[in-house]
Amino acid sequence: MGRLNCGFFVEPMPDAQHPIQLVSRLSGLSVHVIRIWEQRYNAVEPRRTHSNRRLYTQPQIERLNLLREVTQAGYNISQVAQFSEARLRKLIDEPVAVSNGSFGGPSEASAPFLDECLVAIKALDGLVLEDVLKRAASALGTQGLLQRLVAPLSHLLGELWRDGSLTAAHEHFATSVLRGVLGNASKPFGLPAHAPTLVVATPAGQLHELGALLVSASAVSLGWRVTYLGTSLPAAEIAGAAQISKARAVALSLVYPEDDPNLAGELVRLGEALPPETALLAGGRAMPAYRNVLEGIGAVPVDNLIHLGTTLDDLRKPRNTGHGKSKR
Amino acid sequence: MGRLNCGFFVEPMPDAQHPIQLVSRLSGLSVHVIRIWEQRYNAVEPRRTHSNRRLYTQPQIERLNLLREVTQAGYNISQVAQFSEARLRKLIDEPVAVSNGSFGGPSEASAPFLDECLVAIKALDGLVLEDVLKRAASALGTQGLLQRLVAPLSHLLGELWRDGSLTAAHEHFATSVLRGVLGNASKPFGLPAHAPTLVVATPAGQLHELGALLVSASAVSLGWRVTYLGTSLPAAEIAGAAQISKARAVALSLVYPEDDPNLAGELVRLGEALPPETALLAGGRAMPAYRNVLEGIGAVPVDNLIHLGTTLDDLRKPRNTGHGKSKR
DNA sequence: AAAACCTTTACAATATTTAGACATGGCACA
DNA sequence: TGTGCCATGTCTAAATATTGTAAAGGTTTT
Repeated sequence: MGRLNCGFFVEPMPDAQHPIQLVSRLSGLSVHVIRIWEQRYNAVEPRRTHSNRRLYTQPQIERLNLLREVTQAGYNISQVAQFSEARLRKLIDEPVAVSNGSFGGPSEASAPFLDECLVAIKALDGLVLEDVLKRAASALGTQGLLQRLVAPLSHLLGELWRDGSLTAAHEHFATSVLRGVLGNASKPFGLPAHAPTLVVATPAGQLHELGALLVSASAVSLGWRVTYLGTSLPAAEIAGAAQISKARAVALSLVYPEDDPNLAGELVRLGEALPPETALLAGGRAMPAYRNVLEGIGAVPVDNLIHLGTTLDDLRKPRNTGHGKSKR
Repeated sequence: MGRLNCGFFVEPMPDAQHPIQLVSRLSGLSVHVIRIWEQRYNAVEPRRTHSNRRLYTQPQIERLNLLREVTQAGYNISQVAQFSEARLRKLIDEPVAVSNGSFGGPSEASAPFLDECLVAIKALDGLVLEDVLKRAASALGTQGLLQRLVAPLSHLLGELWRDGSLTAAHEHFATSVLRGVLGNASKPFGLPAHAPTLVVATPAGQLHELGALLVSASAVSLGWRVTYLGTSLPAAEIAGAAQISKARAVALSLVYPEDDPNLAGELVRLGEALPPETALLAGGRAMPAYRNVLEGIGAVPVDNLIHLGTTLDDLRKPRNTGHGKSKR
């Protein structure tokens, strides 16, 4: 980087300062919102140029990102605008410092449930694993269980599997137990009579099931009927199932591998085979790798479980009952 | 503020406060219900903002979760609304007095159930399928359900799939629903403390899961701990899992294909890798095709579910003494 | 000159609260 | 069997709060 001639400040890498429009793209917030959050709540106060233009630093952009996630998760911007970064992060992936049992000391451990699960999985102990999950379910609620325990656990298992700490047997075992627990945890009484149907599957070549299970459980607890098809199904099969079950939407989970040349073709075929009134959602760790394809076929990329929830809520309204919020 | 000697922790940050809509998502209760429970029964009384909006703390959310579970379990909200958290937890953990008519009549007709199942599977209707299976379970009892409905159904599905009447999607769908029902149906009681462990899996290349599910459910209802590993696992993985879980036996389900040249090798490797005191059982439609190999490695061919039951009973008694019996 | 930016003000959409009406199902009692 | 009552959840309506978006009018940058 030859700025030798200039010679002024030797600041190693003077944080680049970004104008507001770039920040808008990077944070996913509109310019309006960034300014109004500053004006109303002093959420982020950037440096200014001599001519009074805003210049944001990288940490400030990250803060805006955090704020976007937190508000998307349902918190009020007015409440959280002044929180520290650490506190914001805590709200998102809350380490679940549950007051379980609530005796003794203020159990502070970062993620007790997660650790217990890992231990049980390593020992292939189904009874213990089930017990932990049930306790967690009653402490966290269905959505909490999914978002704060199962989703992180799923990521963790993926990593441990990739680096060899866990074998495929562990992964299969955990999948199987989770399948059982999630199948129950989220099944309340009767669905509303006209609940829309969601088909959940994994396209051909995608063998990991946990993501699909998460989607399925989440959708059920949001009041959808779910037709669960499991892993590695060809596009034609998925489309056929969607038609038979008159699904309002199809959700795919893409986890591994991230560079399957056949998958793009499968996705395109699926996009063509689905009736136009059926929405197509796709999420999972590998989803970003296929974002172009997904946009090309009019599919909705889903970034996380919270996003999934809002997307499903949106899909539920346009049709049928004017008031679409009936939970339970 | 020396907090060193005092020891009472200075709360570093006040508990984050959650607005009602977020609480609704986390608890699975509608906002209406949350409010009305407060108004009528003072179930949970949250703090308010200056503008009178409700703000819930994490413990309050957990309390709502408990209340939801308890009411879903059949208690009246008016009765339990004021209970302490500990008392609510007690209600949940208590057995629900299962009115299990497990003495299923001797010979209920199971053919109608079979037809109903097929119709539901063709329509991909999970609710109906579950309903049929539950009715069948209470009419036939657990073992009857397995031997007289699920096993024939499994065969039938295989045939219909081979001749093209059903697609892979149907098969996956049926597997998934059956998995859920079988997972529940067969584990009402706590296991005896020293129940032996059975590892259930399908060797690499064998993708059909229903047989393994049958074995698993059957074993559980016979009082075994089951470590269920699912489909298509390499021999080394299965052996490793058997060792970790100290299994007394390993059960394999072989269904399709019947002429996999690699499978014989897999079986041999598995036979070698298993510790000698661990028995190896194999059954399923394709089992006869590999009978030679199985005998060569000292595995026990299992012809049907009844045979499986007697075999397991035999294995459970000889408490791992001497090795006169080791079939390998 | 066009585009991007700034501030202030206004407006629209969504959420939340309260109070009360309404629907349903169970149950006692005639 | 029907009738009334209670418990419970759902829904509406009107007032207020919150929050995103837009318009207007000016300045700076390209």
